[in-house]
Amino acid sequence: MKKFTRFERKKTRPIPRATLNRLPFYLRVLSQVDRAEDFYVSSQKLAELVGSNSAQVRKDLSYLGELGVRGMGYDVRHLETSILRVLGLLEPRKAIVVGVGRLGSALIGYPGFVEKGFKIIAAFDADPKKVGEKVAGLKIRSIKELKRHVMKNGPIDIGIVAVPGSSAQEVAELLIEAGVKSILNFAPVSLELNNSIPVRYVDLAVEMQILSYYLIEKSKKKKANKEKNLQ
Amino acid sequence: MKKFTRFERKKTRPIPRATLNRLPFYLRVLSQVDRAEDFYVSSQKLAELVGSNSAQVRKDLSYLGELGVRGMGYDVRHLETSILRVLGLLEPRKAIVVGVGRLGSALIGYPGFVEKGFKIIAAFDADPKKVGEKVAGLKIRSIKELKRHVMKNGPIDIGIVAVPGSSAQEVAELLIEAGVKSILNFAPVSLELNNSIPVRYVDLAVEMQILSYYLIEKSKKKKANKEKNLQ
DNA sequence: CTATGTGAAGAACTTCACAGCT
DNA sequence: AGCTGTGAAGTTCTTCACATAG
Repeated sequence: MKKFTRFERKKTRPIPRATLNRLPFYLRVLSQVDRAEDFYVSSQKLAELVGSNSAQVRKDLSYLGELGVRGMGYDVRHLETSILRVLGLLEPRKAIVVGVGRLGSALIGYPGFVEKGFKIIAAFDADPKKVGEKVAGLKIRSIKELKRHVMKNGPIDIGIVAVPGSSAQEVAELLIEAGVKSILNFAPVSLELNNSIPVRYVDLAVEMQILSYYLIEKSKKKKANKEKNLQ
Repeated sequence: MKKFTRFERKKTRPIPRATLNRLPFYLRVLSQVDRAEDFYVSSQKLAELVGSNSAQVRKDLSYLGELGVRGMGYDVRHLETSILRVLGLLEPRKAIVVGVGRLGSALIGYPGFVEKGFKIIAAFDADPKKVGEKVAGLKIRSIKELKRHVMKNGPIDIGIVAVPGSSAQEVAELLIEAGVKSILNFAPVSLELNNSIPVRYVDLAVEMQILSYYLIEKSKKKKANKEKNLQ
């Protein structure tokens, strides 16, 4: 058993983008493994769970430092903490949601956010009918209050845009003006924002479109096989 | 000079994964451009809209065939149709949603799906209290009916899993058993399914976790700059 | 003997830069 | 002249394979 931490990083290699994109998935399977009685998990086992291969896992984790123990594997809790640390999630991150339609409501009540260390501390909507109501225990505020509320209630790490595409751009600009530190955009439009703060997109339809491609490929292959067999 | 056999034709080049992942974004900006009076759009303009560069755009689009016109650019409508064709979205795709919680409801009512050629034709839930109710005009059915309903109502292209993590695995197995052709999993767990059909994941928290990393990086840089200035 | 960490090889992807078409 | 299409160069990512540590 590992008693204490040595040098966690020999040299501060930057984390490659590809690795960064996979860290959340390691985190996910770790929480599935964590509950078991095992203290250690091998790169092989992790690879199976995320659908990858052990070399990839070891290479990825090596960017976080020398976390593994040869002959044994990775200490589950320690690995989890290390990933949370590089992702900046040891302390909960504060977020707000703008747009309390169906999607916004789902995001406000989404249990996965809390589990993963995010706290949605306020919700805003432009519709006066919604203002004052509660969603999942959170009061909906007027978007006119947004700037004042954000400035008063301390720095907001993530502003979640869940409004229709037509108003996403102005909402994003408002968030930046209010000093929100990054934006997660669920509206299906590209924002033009001069890279002043990090912005990422989630488009619920994108993965469906990609699935559709694989369905096409599959049916093509089937057809090709049929023709081959007929020859 | 390249010697190539007739079987190495340009048209038959497989589409690289990286390109495939970007096609939905081109589609997105095209629908933003489409409404304008322009018939042609340059790779340069597309690059600006998706946040890329013109060489990348041209390379990507070249996998779909020689769509551009030198000196002019790409015919917007034609390009749109070509991308839809390779993605298999010229005909609408049929999907069902399993799990009509907040997230499931949001997905059923999500306007982006219809816009992009997806049709959600049925919704299922295990909760008897929900069965029979309507969400966004769609009747909620019992999950016990799922298999029969799917088999009767023709092939389903995509089964959307929007249940809690604890029941995602069994729902996914049920979908496969019913003959659904691919799965989109919103539950934050890895599914173990032997790759019998295409499966993709959307985890609403993943992008937030990645944003969190960039916030850390940013604050590190700021700190480093400060120290540098103090020296 | 088991499983990590990592150079090195290999594959995939991006960018360059220019020929070629309109 | 303007803008695409694409080999070639450059970069990043993945996989291999083995020395190394427990």
